[in-house]
Amino acid sequence: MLIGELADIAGVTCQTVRFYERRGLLPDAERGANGYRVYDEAMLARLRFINVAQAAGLTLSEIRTIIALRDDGHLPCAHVVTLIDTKLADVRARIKQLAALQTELEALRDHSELLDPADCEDDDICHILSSAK
Amino acid sequence: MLIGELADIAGVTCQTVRFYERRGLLPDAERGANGYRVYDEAMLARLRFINVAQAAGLTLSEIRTIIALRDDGHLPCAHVVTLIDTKLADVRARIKQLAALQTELEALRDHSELLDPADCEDDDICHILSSAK
DNA sequence: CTAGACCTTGTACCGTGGTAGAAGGTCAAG
DNA sequence: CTTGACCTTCTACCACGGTACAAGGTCTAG
Repeated sequence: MLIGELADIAGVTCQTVRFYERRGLLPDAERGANGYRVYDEAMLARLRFINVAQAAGLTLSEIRTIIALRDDGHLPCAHVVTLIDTKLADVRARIKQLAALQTELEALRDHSELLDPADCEDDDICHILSSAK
Repeated sequence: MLIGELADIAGVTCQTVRFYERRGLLPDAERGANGYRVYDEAMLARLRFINVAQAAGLTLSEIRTIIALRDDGHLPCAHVVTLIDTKLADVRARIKQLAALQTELEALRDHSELLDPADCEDDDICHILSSAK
């Protein structure tokens, strides 16, 4: 299987496949006599794994650490659980931040209805936001 | 007031002030006879405005559009309300995405406790994540 | 033989919000 | 006169996940 076919099946572009190779997410590909990269099913499985792991919010470098363990002959399970727990904590913290921001934005918008644009002064740039100190 | 003093009071670095100037958030500064940037209170107010607007989740380019209106002699209020509403919609959408991700990560973690690392096969890289198709 | 569809490498670019460093000018105190 | 703290410009770099060329090689069908 050449790179174009692999990329098509996996739903990414050729450049992305080469990019993953450079980033160490895929091993240096086998080459045909003409220098073309040649892939097998295992690489397709790996690309799919990358997709799934990305969907779980893992970054490419985190995914790389999982794959590296596997390639070193270790079971990545414990490490994956750690990554998931860390990511979960990140997501929860981020949600909290965003919830606070949401509250503040709602307050700003509600407050803005009480303000008269005529009172908006030059130095403040805009009194709607300036009121949010 | 020179750039260092301005930056100190506003709680940013000199580089950041110059960066804002390049980005059009601050007007090209007045210069003293020696070529040094010289600032007045209005620029301090503007820097504070940028901080507040950033805290409200606005990007620097969004903030620039507000300031540009002001500098063109318009009242930015209506535009600011639009920006706030748009940002609010963004934040809500992002929270929804993250909540879904949180649910999925929790499911993965809970499911992982039922899996035996011994069953983790090579092609899957890791069965914990592979189970999340 | 040539056109078109593949493949190769290398390099540079996108947005986001800065940060770091080099090489030099200015100014006040000792 | 020199030291140190300022200031100037310019350039390049960080993570993030790619994307977009350019210039060239290869392969297959007509």
